[in-house]
Amino acid sequence: METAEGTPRRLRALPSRLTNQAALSANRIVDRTLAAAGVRRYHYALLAALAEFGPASQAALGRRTGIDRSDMVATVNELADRRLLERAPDPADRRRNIVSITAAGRSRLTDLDRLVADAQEEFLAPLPAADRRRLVDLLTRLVDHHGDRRRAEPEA
Amino acid sequence: METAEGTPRRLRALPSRLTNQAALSANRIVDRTLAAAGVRRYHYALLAALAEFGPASQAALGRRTGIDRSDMVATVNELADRRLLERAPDPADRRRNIVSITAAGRSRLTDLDRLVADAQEEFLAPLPAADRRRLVDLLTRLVDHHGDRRRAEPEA
DNA sequence: CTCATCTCAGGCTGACTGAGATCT
DNA sequence: CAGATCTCAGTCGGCCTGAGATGA
Repeated sequence: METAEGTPRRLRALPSRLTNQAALSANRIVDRTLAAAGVRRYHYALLAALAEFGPASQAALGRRTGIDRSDMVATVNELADRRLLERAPDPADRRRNIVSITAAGRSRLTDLDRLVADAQEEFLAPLPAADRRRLVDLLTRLVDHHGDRRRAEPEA
Repeated sequence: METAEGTPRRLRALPSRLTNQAALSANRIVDRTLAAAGVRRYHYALLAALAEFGPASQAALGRRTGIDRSDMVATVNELADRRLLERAPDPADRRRNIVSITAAGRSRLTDLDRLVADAQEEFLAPLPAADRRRLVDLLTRLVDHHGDRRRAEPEA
């Protein structure tokens, strides 16, 4: 039987692959943790944006959370069904829905904060505090550089 | 118009989210780069494993690359169609296919190595060499700790 | 019998695109 | 008119499961 197989040298230290593998682990942990509360990452992100910035249009929420306009519709629907947020037409701009968090939503968000913190702890378990800071710093620089933007550079 | 929107505080420095965002950027860059050569990440990983370890069964290749047994079938099919690898029954164990890279596959892999290196450079652009090493080190520790395994811990 | 291997036939989520209706 | 907003419909790749056939 072939049990102890190694990863190819070309792949082993490839930064893009390492980042992706780490993200897979992180997402697995966070998803499992949030699933225990019956929510997904998008739900947490959306509630967080609403709690911190107040009522907003779906387009604005998409910009703040990185959730696509198309997925935003479904995410808002799901949370509205559970009464964790409310959607109402904007009287000042009738194209828009104004989305607001409810009291139940705020309360749920507080619970989720704890779960998310636990998940971070599990994800970062092997790293002491100083290394965690370094990691956050390095990743922040990468993410800032590439921008949340999904569009490519129009340079030609 | 609402152009300059910030990310919620709760999300901004969340390690799991930063890792995921960085992975998104990395994958976008690598995918776009490889797409120019008509291949996907799985193709590169599979060719790399074949070139470095020699002919192997599909199950062994899956263990080395992390490609699922189910996706492996399709990936091998695609590369076999392009004559970048060959699949032959193992005379010693008739359950197995022995997959081998072809000369064309090796040649293509060399081209892809260059593209992948360019993509890493683009991904890591904002980081000087010392920081790149640190990042690889930190991510490696995380990935090693959580294991490539997809199964959860049976501890209870 | 158990176990490994290969294959097919799916599911599911996240990221994303196109297009249309509505409105500024 | 251009441009923003919301919605629906659908694509795609990656990750994953179940189950069957074959064979060690």
